Amino acid sequence: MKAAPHGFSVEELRDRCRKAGLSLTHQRLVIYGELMKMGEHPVPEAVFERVKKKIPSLSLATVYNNIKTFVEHGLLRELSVHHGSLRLESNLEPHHHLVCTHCKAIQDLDESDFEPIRLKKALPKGFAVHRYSVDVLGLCKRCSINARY
Amino acid sequence: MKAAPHGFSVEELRDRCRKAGLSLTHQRLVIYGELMKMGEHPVPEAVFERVKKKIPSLSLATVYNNIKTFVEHGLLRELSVHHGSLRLESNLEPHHHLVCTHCKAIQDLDESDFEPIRLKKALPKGFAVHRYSVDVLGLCKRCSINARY
DNA sequence: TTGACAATTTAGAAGTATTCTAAAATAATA
DNA sequence: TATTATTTTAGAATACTTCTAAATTGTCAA
Repeated sequence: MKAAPHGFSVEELRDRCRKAGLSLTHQRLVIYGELMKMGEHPVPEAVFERVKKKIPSLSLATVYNNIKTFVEHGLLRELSVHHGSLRLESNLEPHHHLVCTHCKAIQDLDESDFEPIRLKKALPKGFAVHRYSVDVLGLCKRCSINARY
Repeated sequence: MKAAPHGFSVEELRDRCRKAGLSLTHQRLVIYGELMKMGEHPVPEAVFERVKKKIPSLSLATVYNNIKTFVEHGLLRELSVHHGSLRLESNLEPHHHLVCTHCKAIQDLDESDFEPIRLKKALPKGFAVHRYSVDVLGLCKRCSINARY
């Protein structure tokens, strides 16, 4: 299973960096380009391996730095809001989650609060579905009052 | 924001352990009990802190061991399938995910493949929704052919 | 184009989160 | 209760990520 790669142009990146007040470095350019080519939810280490072939002097810290920068400026997203540490789920009933992307708090939402999830198209042949899990992402009251994110 | 705790009885745990061929240790009992009481998607460290008050000799490794055991035997779930390392998302278009819980592969699903997500009830007051993210969880073709999980 | 300043890169050290190891303690079973 | 398998424990080891400070590179105005 993999995801499709996404196009990008140097001009677009130059533009985005200018708007965000970021320097356009060679490292930044190549890291971004590889990320778009990979497009399959890679881990930082995998990006590092690929970019290192083009820039042998590359440091792993540079990859982490730039990923952070890209995420902060909306050029990239993190797949999961909660990758830092294992989070446990004691509620085994089918349910979904309300997630504050700022304070990372998670509240359960009953499955019965949702209309059934329906697909228009068939899934890839042979995939056995066990369950659907919906994250409602946004800012909780406290976080949306406080700030400017 | 927090989640509701979930009830449990010692008898139920004893039963579940017996069926799974697990010893019912004092540590296991207290860890499980606290987990059910917490019910708010805690990290292992938080469980450790609470159980340590009741069993001062507790080792952090025991908490990790038992969490793993509970997850393997379906007494507990992990909130995110991908907590180990940061996974990146270069596709900024609204979309969802098809996730194989065994091999951890992730495939993008177009938002347009789904009927709109609808809630029956209002969300907590003040929560500002940014987007919905649906994970379709199950086993991909390869993994469901291979095995017995 | 050049010079000055700010931003970025780098290697390695440091900091977390998690797993491993092997000996000691405990639970299950007959 | 004795035997055996399982579990617990402390500390070492590993994996992932961030920090540090010096060297390098990019930007912008002159």
